[in-house]
Amino acid sequence: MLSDRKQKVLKAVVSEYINTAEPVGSRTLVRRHKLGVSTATIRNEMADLEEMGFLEQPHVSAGRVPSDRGYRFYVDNLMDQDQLTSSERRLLNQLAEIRAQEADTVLVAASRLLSQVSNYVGLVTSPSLNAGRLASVKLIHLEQRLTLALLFTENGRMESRVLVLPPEIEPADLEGLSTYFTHRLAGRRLEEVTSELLDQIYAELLDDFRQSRELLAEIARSVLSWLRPSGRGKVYLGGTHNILKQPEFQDIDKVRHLLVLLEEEPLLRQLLQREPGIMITIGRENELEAMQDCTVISATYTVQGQPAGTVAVLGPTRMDYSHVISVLQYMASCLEEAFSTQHSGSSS
Amino acid sequence: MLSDRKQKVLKAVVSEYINTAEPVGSRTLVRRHKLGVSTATIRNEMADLEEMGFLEQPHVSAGRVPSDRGYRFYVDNLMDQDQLTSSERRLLNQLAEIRAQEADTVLVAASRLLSQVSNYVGLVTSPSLNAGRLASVKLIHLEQRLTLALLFTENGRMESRVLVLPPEIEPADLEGLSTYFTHRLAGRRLEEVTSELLDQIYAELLDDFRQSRELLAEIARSVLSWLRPSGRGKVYLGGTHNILKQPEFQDIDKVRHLLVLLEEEPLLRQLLQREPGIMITIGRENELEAMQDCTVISATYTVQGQPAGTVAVLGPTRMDYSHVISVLQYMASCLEEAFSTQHSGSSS
DNA sequence: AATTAGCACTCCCTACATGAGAGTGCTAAT
DNA sequence: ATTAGCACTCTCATGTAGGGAGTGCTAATT
Repeated sequence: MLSDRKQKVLKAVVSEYINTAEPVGSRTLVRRHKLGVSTATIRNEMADLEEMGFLEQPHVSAGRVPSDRGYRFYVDNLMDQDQLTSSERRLLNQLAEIRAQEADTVLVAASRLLSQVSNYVGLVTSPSLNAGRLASVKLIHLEQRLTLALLFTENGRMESRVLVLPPEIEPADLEGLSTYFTHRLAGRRLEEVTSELLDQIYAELLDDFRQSRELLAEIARSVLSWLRPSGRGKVYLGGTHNILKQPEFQDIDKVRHLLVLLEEEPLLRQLLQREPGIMITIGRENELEAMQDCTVISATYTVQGQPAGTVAVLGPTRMDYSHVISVLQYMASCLEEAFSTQHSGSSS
Repeated sequence: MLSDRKQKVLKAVVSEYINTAEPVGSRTLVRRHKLGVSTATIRNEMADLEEMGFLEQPHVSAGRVPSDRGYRFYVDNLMDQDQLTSSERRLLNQLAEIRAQEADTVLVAASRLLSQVSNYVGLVTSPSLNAGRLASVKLIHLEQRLTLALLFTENGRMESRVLVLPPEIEPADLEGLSTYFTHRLAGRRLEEVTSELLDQIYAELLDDFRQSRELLAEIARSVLSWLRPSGRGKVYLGGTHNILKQPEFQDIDKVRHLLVLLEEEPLLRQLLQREPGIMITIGRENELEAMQDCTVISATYTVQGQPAGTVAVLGPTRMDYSHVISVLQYMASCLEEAFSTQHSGSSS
């Protein structure tokens, strides 16, 4: 579809533009990349590439800039692999040295390191409960109507919450309820716990425990409202300031729109809700208005074989794609290590 | 110290500058504020005020701008009280409608509302464990060496953590340890729990429980490392984007320095660690380099009579002082209400 | 038929000059 | 003590000119 030479030219334009952030013209192209032809030929090729939609021209007497489509072709077909420098490796390895008890601390550090080494915005989602399989549920009576509910996953994460239960529930029943919930839920992933399943469980409970239907419905509501939102992992955002070093973010208004967006955690979560592997979203491939000249590259990481969370970088479409991909892959492995050597996650 | 008229002039300059963000000259001053004298007189007064350090001149043929000292005199002596408009009240009241289970959600919303209504950056610290008095400690055996430790305060907050205890500790002893810790710590504020006190407790434990010294030291370390950092409340930051609307934040470099700072949670915490009441830090009164043309106004809020946390606003020194103060006071009362009607705080 | 040299042309960016506008300080008059 | 008047300063917006980079097209070359 694209002649060999056109591909070469496109690749040259993209990497040149990624480095310089300046529209690249035929002269600089032949000078810096050894394409044994003259500038006139390059001009013709570039005109063709523009007509095909791979390049764009800011104005008539400027050089060319890759379009979203150009970047897309580049990442799909032309990009080389990037090697991290040893100093970058060293920087990212700082993550291992944190040895923090709190998963929080590790994730904050991860997002910052991502940003620092890329000079874009770093994003990390916590190992979500959704991903891990449930190990057990524990209900512990505290005082009066307050009950502490604990949720453990197989990969050692824990979630806790104080529930307010109706006064009729007897502390003595909690043990039974705990083992019952555990029995019915263990081995499932949290996202599989639908309201239907919970309904079903309550129906069964009705037989085993001689409680009124209303009472059980009450418990249902408590537990359900608890499980749902807590399943969502938090999104950690780091190094927002670094992106201001990029020439495409010298415009205050643009920065403001971006910051508005970055404060919307649900949006970010949606941005990172991804299937396993590397995923690249370039410019207008993204639905969000304010991000149409940004690229997001995300990678998933696993903990003990289970998909756990996402690491990602957000920057201008003129992003150092291959470098960022390497960084993300390395960071993913760092996180896997950090979370598997950790005694047991979570808290607070 | 300052003649009546000078005070009038200073006040007029400050409020004019707060509104317009433009250096204010003698002409506009006599026009918009009825100071029954001529521009020449005002010019003389302003020259005096400049010499005394209350005003500054960006360049020789511009109007005057208040200096840090000028603002300080203004807030200490000249400022009027501000009334919130009903629409602002309505906006801030949205906080009550959230009715969230999670304290997190409320605090995020609070920081955003603060920002939205002020167009500066909103800051909120969570009710810190440090502030409340301890009610009880509970240790619950989970499995193998894992023990769940719970900390309750009198105002209903809870903090949880999984501790890894040495294998020699017997699950049966946990109950005893729990009541012992509770007995010794209840009624104290977390910040009073010094290492000396803990040492003392361990010494006593040595008698009651027939355990080796090393074992207890191990527990000591676990509990201590847990209590310390978790006592610090989180800092919630909201509406960073709003400050970009201010004319003093049109410079990307300045914004970057500010963002760097806002990502340093320890710094923010230090910024907000305050005694009760309203506190105003103007420009160079602040030690941090990057904040020397910013002002922070903070107010504390209480929960059930106990000092709990801080609400604050960070903006340019040209801040609408009286308005922000009203907003903070109102927000503080909103938070107090939100946390006292809440069944019981915390989780996750 | 593909490539290249040459050239006229376009557009941006910077530097520079100019003039209006706002504000000041000073002096002399009130 | 206050004020009117005035010369002076500095900023900012506007307009203009010239250099630079890059293009597209045409004609010559391989």
